[in-house]
Amino acid sequence: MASLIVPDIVVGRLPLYLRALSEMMAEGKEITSSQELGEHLGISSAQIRKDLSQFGEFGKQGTGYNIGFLAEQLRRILRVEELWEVALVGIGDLGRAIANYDGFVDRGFRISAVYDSDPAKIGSTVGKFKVLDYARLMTDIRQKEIRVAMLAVPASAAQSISDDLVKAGIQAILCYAPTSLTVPEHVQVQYIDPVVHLQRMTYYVH
Amino acid sequence: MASLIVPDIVVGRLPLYLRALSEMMAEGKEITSSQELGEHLGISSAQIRKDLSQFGEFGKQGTGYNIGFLAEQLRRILRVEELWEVALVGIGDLGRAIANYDGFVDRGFRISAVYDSDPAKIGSTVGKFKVLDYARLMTDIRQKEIRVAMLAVPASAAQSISDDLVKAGIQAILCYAPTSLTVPEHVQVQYIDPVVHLQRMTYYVH
DNA sequence: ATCTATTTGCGATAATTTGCACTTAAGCCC
DNA sequence: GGGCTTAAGTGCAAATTATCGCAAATAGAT
Repeated sequence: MASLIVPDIVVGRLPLYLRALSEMMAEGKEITSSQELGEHLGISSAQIRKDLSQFGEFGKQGTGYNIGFLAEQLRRILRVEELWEVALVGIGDLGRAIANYDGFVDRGFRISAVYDSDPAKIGSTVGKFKVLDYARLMTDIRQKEIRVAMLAVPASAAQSISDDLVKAGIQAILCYAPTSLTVPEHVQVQYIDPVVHLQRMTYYVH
Repeated sequence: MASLIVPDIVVGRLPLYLRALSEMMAEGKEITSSQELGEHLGISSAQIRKDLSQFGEFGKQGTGYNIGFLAEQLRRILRVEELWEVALVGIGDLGRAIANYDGFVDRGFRISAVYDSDPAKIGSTVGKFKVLDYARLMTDIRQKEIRVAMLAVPASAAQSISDDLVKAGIQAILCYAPTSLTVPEHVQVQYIDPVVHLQRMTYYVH
């Protein structure tokens, strides 16, 4: 089991496994198989078994996987057993939608504060948050030791804010701005750009 | 050039190239190199050259790539020279943010109509759209020959709506619901689930 | 006109990732 | 208990993907 380094592509699939397992659990199922999980996700059963074998042995031959147990193991591996406090920067329409989204907590994340630099927005209320002045962001991150941030700002502002976040010690950034960020190697970045996905699909649509 | 089949992973990078080129163009640059583009995106120059070589020869040795020309070629390859009409289903906070986002048109997509099944929302106005009854969705898609849809609905509703979309002839679905859809092989699906990205990052954050 | 700097495109090679197929273990039925 | 069925875990082969390194082309300098 547990080789020294796990390929990133494998790590990237674990959240999908966890999500599918949570759905199954919500349906009251207790046991599943790599086959069933694979069909649900459009992934081969062999790949799922191989992926999981990187971390240990979680199944029972002839039976399959206990859904609750495997989900628990994946949460441990992905380190989402405890809540991560997340800073949200940018309160436009998108930031507002993110702030109001109630699907984070169940899956390991809690928005701890929201920031904007627009004086018209600072102090206003968004969902259960009071919008804080961007000027406070860096000290807040340092003091509360926040390690994860979501960036819902215009592309033109993203790099400079990212630089601030990095300076303040952030370790992971989920960037909704349609641009690529330059960050030090030790900082994780992931992107969400709907147009990238759309363009990838239209290549295939006749 | 142009081998019969281009790996999906290559197609998936083209939108990133196009996005970076558009940024450069906005900065007034005219020429770039695979090296420069790669540094901007965190991708090796060799990979960019290899990817592009799948489709033709777009650069000039010793000089690099004309940004405008290459962007034009990528738009052609990705088939986003002309606008795609997109149906948006689900007008919660997220749907509202999507409906108000003004970044689609420049990159090849226009939201043509928004749908919801909640009587309290039908008829109301969201940005420049009037929310239409979900009951109209299938006939609208057929009549207007809409081929792309965005799904911003709860996970519990996503599969059933996806089935309707497929029945109506949709060919590409961008799913914001945190669930996996089952669709026929000829239908493209892409997913946006922020938590998947977050969980992928926390694996690495110490 | 020649020399030097670049930088592309691409065949060859290396690394990674996936899938196959087999062994082993577990549950179930009789 | 024995036989049958199911399904995990895994070594190995195959397929895919990324990188290397170089010939050829181009621009610019001298």
